[in-house]
Amino acid sequence: MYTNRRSPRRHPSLKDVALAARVSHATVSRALRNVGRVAPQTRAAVLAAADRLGYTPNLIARGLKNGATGMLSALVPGLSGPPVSDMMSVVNEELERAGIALQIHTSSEDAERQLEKLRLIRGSSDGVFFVPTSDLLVRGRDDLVQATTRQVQEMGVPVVFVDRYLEVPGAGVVCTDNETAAYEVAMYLISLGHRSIGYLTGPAVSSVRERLQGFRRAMAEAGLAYDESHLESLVADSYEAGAEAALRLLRRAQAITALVTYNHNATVGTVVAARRLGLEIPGDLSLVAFDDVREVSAIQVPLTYVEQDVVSIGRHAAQLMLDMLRGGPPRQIRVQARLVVRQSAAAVR
Amino acid sequence: MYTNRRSPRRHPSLKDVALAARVSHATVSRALRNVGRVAPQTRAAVLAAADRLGYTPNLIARGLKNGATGMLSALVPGLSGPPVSDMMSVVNEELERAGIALQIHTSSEDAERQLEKLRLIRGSSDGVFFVPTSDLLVRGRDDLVQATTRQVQEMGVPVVFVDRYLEVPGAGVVCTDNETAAYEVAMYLISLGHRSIGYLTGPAVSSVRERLQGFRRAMAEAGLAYDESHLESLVADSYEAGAEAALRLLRRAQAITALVTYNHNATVGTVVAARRLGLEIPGDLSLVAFDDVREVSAIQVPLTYVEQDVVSIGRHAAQLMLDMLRGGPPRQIRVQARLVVRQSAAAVR
DNA sequence: CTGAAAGCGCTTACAG
DNA sequence: CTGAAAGCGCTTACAG
Repeated sequence: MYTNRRSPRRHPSLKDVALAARVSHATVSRALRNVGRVAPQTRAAVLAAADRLGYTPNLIARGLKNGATGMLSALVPGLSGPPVSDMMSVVNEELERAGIALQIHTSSEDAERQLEKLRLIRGSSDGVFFVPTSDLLVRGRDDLVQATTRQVQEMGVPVVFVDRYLEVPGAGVVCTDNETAAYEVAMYLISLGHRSIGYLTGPAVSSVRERLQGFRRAMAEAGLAYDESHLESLVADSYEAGAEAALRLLRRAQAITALVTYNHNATVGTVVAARRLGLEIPGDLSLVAFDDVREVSAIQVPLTYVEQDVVSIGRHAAQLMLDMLRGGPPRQIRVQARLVVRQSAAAVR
Repeated sequence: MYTNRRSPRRHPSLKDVALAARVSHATVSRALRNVGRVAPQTRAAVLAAADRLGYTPNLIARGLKNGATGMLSALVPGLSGPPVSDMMSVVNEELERAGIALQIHTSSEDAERQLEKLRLIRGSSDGVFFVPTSDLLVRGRDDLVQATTRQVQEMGVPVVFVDRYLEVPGAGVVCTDNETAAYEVAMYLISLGHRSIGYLTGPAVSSVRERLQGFRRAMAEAGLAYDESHLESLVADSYEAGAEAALRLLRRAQAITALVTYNHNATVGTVVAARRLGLEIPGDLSLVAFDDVREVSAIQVPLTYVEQDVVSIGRHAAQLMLDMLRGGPPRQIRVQARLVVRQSAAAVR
């Protein structure tokens, strides 16, 4: 790491202000935070001195003393990519109001790195928001999942899973009710007369698994023959992989009249594939997506999609964390999504 | 803020390890960090004890002592939105290798909040990466710009501007050579025979201003009559605003055969507008964009675009910060962009 | 090689 | 109302 030497022009400390205001640094501390009994004029003098010196408290030191760092961490797969980054954006805003800074760590979708980060975070955070990596890289590594789970349990500070979760007793969870949302998507397509419905899915993180479950439940309830030939998985999270998966599925199961896509790249990929196969959306193929893809909606066809309530999720996550920091119980919160009906799905013809 | 009470099961400290290993905590400190002279067996005993107790250092305390927090901050307009979030992603990765965590603060494109954040960061960071807000909200608020500039000067820790900058002596800067990039874009279109070229621009942040300058320089050098009627600005950063701006421009200056778009939403908006006007790209209208829009390229037409070297920018930014932390001089680094020629721009017909 | 001590910048009982 | 003192968890000269 870089040198420890302090910057040449040292930032003023409590002591400096105390010296300038001719009082003890304890008094400065009280005056500045407006706690305890401080004479009005003393307070005024302190404030003036602090202002003149451009004093700002050293949060690090305050944190050390308080046994709280005043800082929360988020461990996420990556910095970009909706809807997760939108959720974290809301979390960040909510925290701001409480005067708490959010420190962001990324696992880069690498489960080993994720585990290290978890350990690292431990010593310098009052709590962590956790969006675990998809298991693309964890397949066959149950040990890693186990170790991660154990680490979360032993964090010693509150952990709130956002968007997706691991099964860890004591951890909070805030995410979309994916099972219900997918159930409703399937029911909607069935109500439009579709009988052969394809589904594009991805890595087995909780959200993705639950979506598939909801979809299957709907198919079963509707008494529709549903077999694995209607299912295809993306091998990577790119639109090219989405297009390939869609192509495989549409070529194999030609009876399919509607398709459900589990995420952004599956959706874009499907639009690309449809184009390549000369299929019109929704004329030849109905499409219902999870999450809108604004660019597609703007220039191709307004997507019928599941809108996750990212604002509500972010707020609940922040609030739950604050609760847990005060000793509140970990809760598992499900936020309902909304099916936005536009033009990419139509009645079967 | 939340309560200061320590979590029930306290995290083990150096003292706990010392007690368990039957040595002083100073020795534990040395053994763990592998500095100073420590007897091999003492070291082994300490490591064993630390491991058994699940000790991890309290970075806060270490930071206090070192006079460095081991933490860097980034102040950005928002969490999402390429290419800035990609640049910061790279910065983050680079820092990780140096064992430094990045704390992210957002200004939400609000210049007042940005100023507050700057003050807040001051006490708890060894340095800050700064992506200033666009001035959409600062128009007519020179005082705010001044105050922000002054604040940056008085930070007392290194500041590195990324992607765009304010004029502040002593601050580092890493960004694309926007002037040159835009110049090349214009020259490319001119070489294709275009004479009437439109330009969609945005708020007056440095990057956007420089792009327009480069564009104008090329037009002037080519001896092309260039007047403000070929220019249009987005009133907001949304694709709807982009579409409106493009519509205004294309309706007003019908001689235009090519358009340059300064960012993502201007590009998407242009594609939407062209569609609405029944213009084919590139048949009726050539388009060169700043930054690719993958969705557009995938489903509409592969964009000819300026590719910013986000990896290089991120790396340089991280490296410059590390240099400055060691006392190195602030540098202004320009990274060359690359014109990726694909299909959205063609010879004029 | 190891320990006792001082100190980083703060907060908070405890006296007075 | 205010100050002196202790202590948060660490690191680092300084002795020994």
